[in-house]
Amino acid sequence: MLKRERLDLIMKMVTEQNFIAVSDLAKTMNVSEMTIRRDLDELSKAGKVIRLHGGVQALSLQMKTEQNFHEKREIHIAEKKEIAAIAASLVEDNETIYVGPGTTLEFMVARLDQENLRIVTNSLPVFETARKNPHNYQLILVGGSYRRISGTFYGALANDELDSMNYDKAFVGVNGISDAELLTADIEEGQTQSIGLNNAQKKVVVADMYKFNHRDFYQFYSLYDIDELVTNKQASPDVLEYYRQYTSIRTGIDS
Amino acid sequence: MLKRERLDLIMKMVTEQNFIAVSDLAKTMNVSEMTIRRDLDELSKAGKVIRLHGGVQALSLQMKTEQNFHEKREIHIAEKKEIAAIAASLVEDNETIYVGPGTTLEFMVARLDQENLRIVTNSLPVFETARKNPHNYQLILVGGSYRRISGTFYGALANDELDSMNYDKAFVGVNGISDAELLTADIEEGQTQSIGLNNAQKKVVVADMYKFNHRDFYQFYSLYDIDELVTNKQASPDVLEYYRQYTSIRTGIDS
DNA sequence: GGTACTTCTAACATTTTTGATCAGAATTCC
DNA sequence: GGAATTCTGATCAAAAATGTTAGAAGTACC
Repeated sequence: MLKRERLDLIMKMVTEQNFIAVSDLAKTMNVSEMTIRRDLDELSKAGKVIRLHGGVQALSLQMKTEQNFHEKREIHIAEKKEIAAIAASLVEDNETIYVGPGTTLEFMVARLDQENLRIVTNSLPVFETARKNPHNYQLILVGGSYRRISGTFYGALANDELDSMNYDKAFVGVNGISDAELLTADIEEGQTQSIGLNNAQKKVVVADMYKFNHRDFYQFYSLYDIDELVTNKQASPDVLEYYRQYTSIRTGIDS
Repeated sequence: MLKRERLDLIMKMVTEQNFIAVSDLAKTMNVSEMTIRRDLDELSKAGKVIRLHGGVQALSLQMKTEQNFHEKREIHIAEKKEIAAIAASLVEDNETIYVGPGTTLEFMVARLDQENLRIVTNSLPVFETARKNPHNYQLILVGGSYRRISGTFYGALANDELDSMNYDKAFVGVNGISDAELLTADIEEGQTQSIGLNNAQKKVVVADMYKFNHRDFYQFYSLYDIDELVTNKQASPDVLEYYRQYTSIRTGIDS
């Protein structure tokens, strides 16, 4: 039985039964539990499954349909889910986090599994996704003027409100990264996000490989001031090597 | 059986049966009672369940208010739509209005047909409805802490934000009207609404006939300070007569 | 109130699960 | 074929989960 077959079978069994124990999987496939654990790590990091003590759980139906919905209109879903899984793992119990707008960050809040989080966001889609997370986290939506295209709140009101709080960690997405510049399409949204970053102890940027060496209109932050850049493991080693001069980069493979 | 699976099953059984004994849970899941107690501690700390001597109880109070909330959406629809239509007609072109939470006000923003409005609200359902209005009005959602039961934003953040703006008109709903008192169920939501009223040139209250002579927990405003009370035409003439001593009342029939 | 009974808490013992590491097996690539 | 890479299984210490007590606290009944 090939590894690929095994992964497929695991996915099939998990989606059918919702919960499965590592021991069951090992028995039905005739491999050691260690192997299953490694498989599950891989599936979990790819954002396809939720790892539990003793076994796995399928993504909730809500999350799945939500993801299918996104899949229809969004690109690079696999990469984004992978990045979302890593970003979600950076959060710790009892933290207050700012989460900016973006599909990747929607996937991230869907996957959060820590205890007692307080989530602050100015993105309506992120807020809606967080609301469906089985953990009933405390949610704070930063209000203000509403931009229909992106579903975000911006402007003086939003900025003041965001600025009145402090965060353990901030997670933001970008449209492009070019040298030390983080770029986005909209001035006001960029400014709002930079406030979220400023008020956070630890500043995290999520960006799939396609964002590197890609420019956009407005430069809203410097990569030098970012603590952690999360991207997917398919990013070219040369690119990663180059950007490591600016900040610490985290991908799927290494720690 | 995985731990998570067990927790899910406990939640399911508790919500179905309202109360379950620790011993029952232990027996049906084939684990020791100590394990169940630890599970219950966890669920209780997460605020999902109420721990009692001998067993657990579902969140009866929340459940009830939530039921009331959903029930509220269902009843007196015709009256609410009638009131909503009148309230919507009070708005004029180019105005900035504050709209509080409530089913009636959802109907109202759906019906708005004026030009160039700016709508401020702290209710997510109202916001969502306004978003679907074919006129692309400027929408400002007042953010803050989120109350899942009612879908509203409240707290210091929301209050500050609301207080920083001025409105041509404010529209709020109530749970009850008794003499000159406007009553609602929740202190914080009441306070937020009173700020919206304070900062409005013209203060409008919408209330169907069933709200008259009905008391509730928190008194958040005085009917003396309200400019216009909108209700449905089936309200008894005696009641209308009585309440006209406090403010101007508008119904479906007369102007 | 007092007694008998049940349930709870806390501490410790036991079992299960995990992640890290390493050596051997399988696979791929030249 | 042989080297390099990837995959797998075994071992083991640490962590997590569970079970087992004994004494404390709560409840019910007289």
